Amino acid sequence: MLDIKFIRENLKVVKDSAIAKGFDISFLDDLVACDEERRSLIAQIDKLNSEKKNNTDREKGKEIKDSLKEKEERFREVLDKFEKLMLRVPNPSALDVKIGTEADNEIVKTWGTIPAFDFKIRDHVEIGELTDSIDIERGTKVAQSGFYYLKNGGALLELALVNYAMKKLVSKGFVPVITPNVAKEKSVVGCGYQARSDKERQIYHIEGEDLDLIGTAEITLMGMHSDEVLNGSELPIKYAGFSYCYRTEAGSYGKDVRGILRVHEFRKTEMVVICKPEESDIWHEKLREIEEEIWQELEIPYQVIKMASGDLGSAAARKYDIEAWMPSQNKYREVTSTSVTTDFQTRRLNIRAKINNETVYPHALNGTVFSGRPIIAIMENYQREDGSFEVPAVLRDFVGKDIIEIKK
RNA sequence: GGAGGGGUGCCGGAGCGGUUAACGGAACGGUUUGCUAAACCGUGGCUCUCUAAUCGGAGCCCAUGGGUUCGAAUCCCAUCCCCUCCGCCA
Repeated sequence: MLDIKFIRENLKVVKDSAIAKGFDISFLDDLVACDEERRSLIAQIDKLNSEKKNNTDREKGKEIKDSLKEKEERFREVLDKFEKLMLRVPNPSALDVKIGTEADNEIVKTWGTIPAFDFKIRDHVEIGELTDSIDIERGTKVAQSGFYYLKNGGALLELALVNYAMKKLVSKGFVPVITPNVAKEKSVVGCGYQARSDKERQIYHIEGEDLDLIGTAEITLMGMHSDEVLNGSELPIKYAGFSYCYRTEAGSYGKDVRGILRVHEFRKTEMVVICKPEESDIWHEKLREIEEEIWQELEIPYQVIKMASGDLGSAAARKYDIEAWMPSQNKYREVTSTSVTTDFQTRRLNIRAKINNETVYPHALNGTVFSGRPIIAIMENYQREDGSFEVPAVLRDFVGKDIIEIKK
């Protein structure tokens, strides 16, 4: 959410930046008109309240009450519309972000050497079957397409990744958090995710409850501090959250149907940072560096993508994705993402901070540490001729094995 | 599931029908000061308005939404949440 004063005074900027993100801006003029009526009604209601306060006459009092009721009813309607429109205004992209579409995304860094195999390589589905690490078929039988079992090496590997990631982040001063896997709509919308009323919603809703299954721990981690006033000395707040994540993947039917790249349920370790406004750009680079450090330690080739404006979504002002090398696809695929949302989410969630006696909206950032996808990259990049795969050196102590052998 | 108690500012906590958020603490700013500490002074949040900005002016906010009243934090109703005890389950 943006400051309405900023929108009012910089309408052209807001419009241009919304266009750059690929948003329809026809509602913005509506918003401005709505804001005008809202303010006019506030002035009228304030005046009536002032009269009410200073009045002791019975008849006059009743009269004031009637017109107050009328104005307040109208005000409620206008406010409701105003708030809905406000939630639709996207966060402008940062100044250093390229204006353009997905095609303008920029590779800002490439790291590692693409492995050369002297045998016919397998994809993670085959390796998962041969090592009895991933059972997609039974996941589908018991749950639905898009759910899967991790077994044996697969299960150990995932737990190892979580432990490794948590250990690293704790050493960097992050607070480890295991969050609920559901959240009320308030936190979901507060983070800029679609409301449940939207048809193409990306998240599952629990019927009969004000609860959604979260698509990322960002929702529960950010929601933790909604409606709070933080003390400036508490900042930056750094969380390493672990949660299950649920995504409907509506609108992506037919994409990545093979394997576990795109699934309805996975586990993710997510960083969230809430910091002073002037420090958010530095933190964004730090989060990217942490993500890179992990892929370097795993010794898996990757590239860093800086997203162009059109690929940012509503909340992000800047976003970097890390794409890891996936041998079976012969290309890099997204495995992490880090965004700075400036004060967009903190406004929506009403997270404030008192800094030098001034109440401000702090800035918020998020970044993936691990999700289910790294398992794919590890299996494929570390595969051996017989279908087994090596465990990356940094994970061996956590897994307790050097090699995940095939099941005979 | 049953019975009771309670939701007031950053925190604790008073007020229980008459315009005003008592009081205490924390934090921050200021004064004083070799330094630190102490002491003293100042500062609730939100919105609208004025302003280049500050200052100023006005209104709102006592869990949420209604109601009663000339007037509601205070009385009534509904809803949500928290706590204690009992029961049930583990």
